[in-house]
Amino acid sequence: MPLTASPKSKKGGPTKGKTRLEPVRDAERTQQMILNAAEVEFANKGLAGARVDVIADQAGANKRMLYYYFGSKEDLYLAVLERAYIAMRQTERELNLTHLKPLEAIQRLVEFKFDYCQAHPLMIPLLAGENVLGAKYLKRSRKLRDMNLSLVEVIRKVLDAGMEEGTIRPGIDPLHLYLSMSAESYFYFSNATTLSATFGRNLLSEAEQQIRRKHCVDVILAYVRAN
Amino acid sequence: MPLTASPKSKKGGPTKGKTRLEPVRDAERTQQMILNAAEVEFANKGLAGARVDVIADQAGANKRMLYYYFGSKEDLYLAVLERAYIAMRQTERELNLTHLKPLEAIQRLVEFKFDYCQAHPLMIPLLAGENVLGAKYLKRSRKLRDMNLSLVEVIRKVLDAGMEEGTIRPGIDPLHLYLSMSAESYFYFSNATTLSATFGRNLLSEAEQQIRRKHCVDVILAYVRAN
Amino acid sequence: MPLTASPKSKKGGPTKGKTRLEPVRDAERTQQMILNAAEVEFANKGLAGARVDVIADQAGANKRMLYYYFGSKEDLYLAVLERAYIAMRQTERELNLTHLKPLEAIQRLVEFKFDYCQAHPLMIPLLAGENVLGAKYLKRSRKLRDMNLSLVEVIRKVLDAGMEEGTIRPGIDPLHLYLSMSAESYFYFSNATTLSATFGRNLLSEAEQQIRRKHCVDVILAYVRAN
Amino acid sequence: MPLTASPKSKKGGPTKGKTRLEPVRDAERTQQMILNAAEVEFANKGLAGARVDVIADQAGANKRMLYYYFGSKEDLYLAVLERAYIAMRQTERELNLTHLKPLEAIQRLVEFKFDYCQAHPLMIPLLAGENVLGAKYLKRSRKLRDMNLSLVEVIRKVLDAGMEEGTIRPGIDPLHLYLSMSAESYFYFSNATTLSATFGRNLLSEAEQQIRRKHCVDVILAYVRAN
DNA sequence: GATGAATGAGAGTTCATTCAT
DNA sequence: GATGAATGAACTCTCATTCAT
Repeated sequence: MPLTASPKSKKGGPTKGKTRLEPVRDAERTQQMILNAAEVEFANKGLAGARVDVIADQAGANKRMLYYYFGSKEDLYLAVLERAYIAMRQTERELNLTHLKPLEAIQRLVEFKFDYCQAHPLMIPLLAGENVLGAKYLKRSRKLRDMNLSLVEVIRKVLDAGMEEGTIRPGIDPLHLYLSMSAESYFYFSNATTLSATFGRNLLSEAEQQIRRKHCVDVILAYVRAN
Repeated sequence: MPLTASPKSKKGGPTKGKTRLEPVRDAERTQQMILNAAEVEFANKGLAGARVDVIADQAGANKRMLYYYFGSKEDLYLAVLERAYIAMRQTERELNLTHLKPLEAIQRLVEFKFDYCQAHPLMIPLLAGENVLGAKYLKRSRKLRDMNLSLVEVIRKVLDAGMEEGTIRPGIDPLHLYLSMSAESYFYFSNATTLSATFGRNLLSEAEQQIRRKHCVDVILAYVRAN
Repeated sequence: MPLTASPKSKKGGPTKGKTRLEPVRDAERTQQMILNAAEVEFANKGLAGARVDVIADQAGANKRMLYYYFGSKEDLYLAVLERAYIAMRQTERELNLTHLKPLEAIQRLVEFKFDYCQAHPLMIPLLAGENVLGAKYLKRSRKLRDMNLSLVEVIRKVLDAGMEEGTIRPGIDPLHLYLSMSAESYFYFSNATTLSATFGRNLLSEAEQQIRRKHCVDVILAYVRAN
Repeated sequence: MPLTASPKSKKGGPTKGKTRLEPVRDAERTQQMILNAAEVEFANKGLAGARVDVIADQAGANKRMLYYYFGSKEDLYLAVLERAYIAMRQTERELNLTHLKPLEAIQRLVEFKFDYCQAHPLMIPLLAGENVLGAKYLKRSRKLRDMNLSLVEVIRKVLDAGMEEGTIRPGIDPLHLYLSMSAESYFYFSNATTLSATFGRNLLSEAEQQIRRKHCVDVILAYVRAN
């Protein structure tokens, strides 16, 4: 049976005299709902394991809409990937590191990496899945190809400033430093389940997360600090 | 890793000069062939994306044999996972770190982690896939539950010895050190494809790998070293 | 039993003169078609021997639809079983025995049993198959568990009335009488093929059926009649 | 692994001085074991539902042996069917009815039918399955085609004798009487599971069986008795 | 914009049967 | 006579996708 109207659409808009608060058909909102549901599904099951039906259901949408807006499962997957990357880059761009003291900037960046992983738990399985597939879809993306990663340049400037003032030792490759900063947080979150199983101990408890966050900072600072 | 021929084919008799792949009728060898093929397929496609037919073909075996020996696709996946873990643990156990000087032991361990990732390129996507699934299969494994990870204990002893002789600073958590040592190598290999795409630069070239290996050692040593 | 067209197709509109079998897009009707085809297939081959493809083909439907509507082969089998049982119970309920004279009521019931077997030739192999499986699926059915068999109660009343008026002898167990009434017809139809083979004679000819029908009545009446 | 010795091989023959009591390889015995296992499996699952592996396992034999001795699953099924029929006919032939008084002979026969069903619980599902298949295999059997059913002739003689002495009423068709005698017992056993489920009551309890046995006799005697 | 019905290709799995020893 | 390994065909079931409304 066709459901006659969705009871809770988000945007109130112009309140028509109807009992229903808003119009049922909202293209933008439907697309967001689908993307959200798809992100969860792809993150948890991977591209191949994800089910189009599940996504549609979870989105409270019809399967047909999914194809209408995104073309195919793979295209939807790519859209999810792009959205996640764009959001991350955007957040990175908003980081204002250059006005901090060099060591503080480094610490800030490490903490940012950690906090972002923590705040966006779907990002990691999403990336992991894409890596298993050899970045096949990422490479295909126009949007992402043009989105340069400026963070390494920022790091280079920070390192230079630190060397200038003598707080940061010379000879550090900013790219590999960036990788290490990412690695310390990412690996912890990405492999938490197998590691927890291996050690028979929940590594994702609140307390453990605090410990890990500090540890990440310590490792990186020990590496960059002069002396 | 895929062995080209079973070292203990039952009929030793007259060694035929045949290349391979006539129907073998050697249970042990057939199972190994299937495991090898499955490892490649699962690593590259994930559990859901892997195709049973492909595995059978690549193994030079009949699809039926796969079920004959392993029961189901999922069971085969678990068998692959178990074999990989067991092999890794076994290699770790053969590391003889305690007779080295503490800092050398740490360095040795970091290098070992890196080299193992490098030498077993299927291990990483395999683990990544299992992590995406929340270690679902790993948890289910009897074999792996009982296989304790003693490496952390070894690290603890090394750290203690280093503190004793004054070369290693106090206050280091051996577990988190282990995670960092793993992270520095693992992340590099696990995310190489997306990172390469992002930076528009092949991070897995021979030269880059040498650089990264040294970097990993530097980061960890900087963290543990006294002063 | 297989209805050639659904009586309540949704689009009543302009009655097209089409014969049948263009893709119908009528959920109710498709389900009925599948049930009808499945009934034939299950009755003739048993649950294990039945082929899902055959059912779909015969239903003029896609194999996928079968799973879409019924979930699995076993669930479809159960649905067929339930429908057959419900139809039978419904027909029984419409029998109006209590207003007949007791002996006539008995006769009427025996004839009904016979006629029902005759009119629903798929019912018997269906039941036979389910009995071979130990009523496994019947027991599992919610719908059937709650459907009480009131016929035995009706028989009890009829017997009481007959005893009252002296036409029926006392001491008759209504349940076992019901079983005997069923047995006389059911066995004849259920075992007709092996018996025909054994006796080298077609027991299902028109003439034989008339003879048997009368015989069933005679046996039961002889048993219940007073004197 | 080859079983080293069967503890109870039928043909003990000349006891050889060996420690093993008898030879391991016993064609006759293996065949019987296979037939026994097959009977159980076919009776419980039907021809299509039966599994060749299960039969071989239960027989303590190798699957290959099954094909060696019986050719195919279908041939094995037929062999089982033939053995069961032959045994039944043989037992019937050993019934010595003609020296009994007519009514006693009838009673004896009804009881025999009941007791045979009770004593050979596999017979009924076996027959039921074959009936579902339209006696396909039975018809194909050479052995059974030539095995005439003489029981009806015996019944005719008994009826004649009874009419002669006035204890049995005239006009009874011996074939249909035979069918009724069979029906009363067979239906009870064949449909016990669905009936028990329907009535929510175990119809196969020891007590119920006794009641039913007497009931069967009563029904048939009421039908044949003069007056 | 939205929906339920429908589909074809192909996935995992099972099975009776045969081969090599 | 007996066995474990191997096979191909076929089966049930799934999935992304499209059609008709």
